[in-house]
This record gives sequence, structure tokens and C-alpha cells, in this order.
Amino acid sequence: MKSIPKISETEWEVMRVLWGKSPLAAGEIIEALVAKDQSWHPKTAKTLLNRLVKKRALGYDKEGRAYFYRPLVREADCAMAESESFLDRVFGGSLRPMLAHLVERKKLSPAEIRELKRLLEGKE
Amino acid sequence: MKSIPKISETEWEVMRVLWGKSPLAAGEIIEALVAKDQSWHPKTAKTLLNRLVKKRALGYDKEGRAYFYRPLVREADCAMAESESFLDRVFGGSLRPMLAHLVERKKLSPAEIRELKRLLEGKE
DNA sequence: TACGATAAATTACAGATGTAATCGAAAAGC
DNA sequence: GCTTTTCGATTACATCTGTAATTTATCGTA
Repeated sequence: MKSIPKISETEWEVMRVLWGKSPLAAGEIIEALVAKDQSWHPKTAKTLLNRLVKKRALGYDKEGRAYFYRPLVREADCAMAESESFLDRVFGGSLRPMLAHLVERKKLSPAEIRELKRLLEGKE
Repeated sequence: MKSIPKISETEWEVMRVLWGKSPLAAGEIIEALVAKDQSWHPKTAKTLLNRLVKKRALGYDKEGRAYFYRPLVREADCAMAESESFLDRVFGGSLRPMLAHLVERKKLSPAEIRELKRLLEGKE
């Protein structure tokens, strides 16, 4: 059973790049990050890559000079872990109050509501 | 527009006590925390109370020796803020993938599913 | 082969967090 | 009134995070 390392807010952005496509060299990852958000600094990105490797959320294959990173954990598993932690913390572990809350407070578009309904169709 | 302070994981447990009932004296809060989880240390709880006051998430009325704490922010507002941050980080800001994910991965009970459906009824 | 460009490793540093211990003042008991 | 107990205030300290800069090893080039 591989345990899911705790991934911080900014680390998630890095992971998302690699989940989208991997393996990638550090330079390519940084490019992708900067593309999404101008304010990313290469050095910062490198630090995060190192930390994620240390946490064993990423692995890499080195080819001479360059490292090619790839995820060691699946996005779905991380999402699951985060969801659990979030639900416990904020809504006492239960999905219903959260949905109720979001439906009330966020203005969901009619399209979104139909979408959610469709998701639940067929289930049960 | 009062901004919502960022409340950490353990701080949430403290806040939840006060949201449940307030004002309460430090001692009563600590009692409640220990009741839920034996491993709470009084000193730790006190530290968190201070930090929450500093963050302006809690206020207090002092009556002689004792302080009576009460929330300065509403649970619903904090829940909202956390939800936003969580959705952005993990599911790219959108509710649908999260629901999809939870419906797939967590086995929602039929009762829960009906409940969710009912929630969406009438909306739209 | 020495030199400059690169990429990775190491170091930096402040603020947040988890987890308390210690100090100080006030209240309560002797 | 002096002492002990209590409660709040201050201090401690390691780890995690965000955000980089500096140092070192390496590769291609002159």
C-alpha cells in the first residue's frame, strides 16, 4: 500500500504538469509552469521538483546532464486523499453538507446543475 | 468586506468547538477538545487560541481572570473559502470533476445519492 | 585543454504550523 | 500577608512552505 505524500499548494501545480504529460525534463516543466503563470521563477520550480522527489511524489531518469521527471503517485489517488482531508476538516467528513453549501452559496449555472444531475442519474 | 483568515488544520478543530457554542472559557474549550480527542494537550490548545485571536478569527471578553472566546468569522464563510481553495488546487476550480471523482471512487450510498439528487431538485 | 554556459545540488531565510515548556501575575487558600 | 495554584503571556523549537540565490559539477566550444 503506497501512502500518498502530502502535496502542498504550489507543489500541486508542478504535479499537474507532470500528470498531464511525462516524463519531462526540468526545463520543459518550467516552461509549462511559466506558460500558465508568468510569475513562476525557474529556481523556485527547481526547488519544488527536488522536494517532490524527496517526498517520493516524483521520480526521475537521468540521461547524462538532464533529468526526466515523472509522477510516482497517481492524480486520482492524490485527489482522493485531499478530498478526504478537506471533507473531514471542513465538513466533518460528509459530502452532503458540502454540496448543500456549494449549491447554496456558489451560484451554479443551470448548465452545471443539469450536469451534476446527469452525473447522478443512473447511479443509485 | 472582512477577509477570511487562513485557518490551519488543527485550528479548525478549535474553531468548530466555538462555532458549536460560544462564548466559552479557555478551560471549557480545552475540555471539549480533549473529549473528542484524548491527545489534545492543554498548552497546545492555548497556543492555538492565541494564534486564532492574532489572526482575528476569534475575539474574547475578559472577565477578571478568565477569557471568554467567541468566533469573529462565520463557519459558512470559512467553509466557502476553504472550498474555493480546495477546488482550485485539486480539481481546477470546477465542481463537476470533483463530484464525478467522488461518485466514482467513494461508494456513495443510495441514500446519499438520493439526498444529493433532492438537493439539486428545484434548483435550476 | 581551459572557459563559459548549464543544470543540478546546496544553502538561505522568513513565515506558518504542530507541539509544548517556562515565566509572570493574579486569585485563592492557609 | 505569604504561599501555592491557576491561567494567560512569552518563548522554544523542529518541520513545512514559499521563494530564491549561491556553489559545484558537467558539457560543449574555442
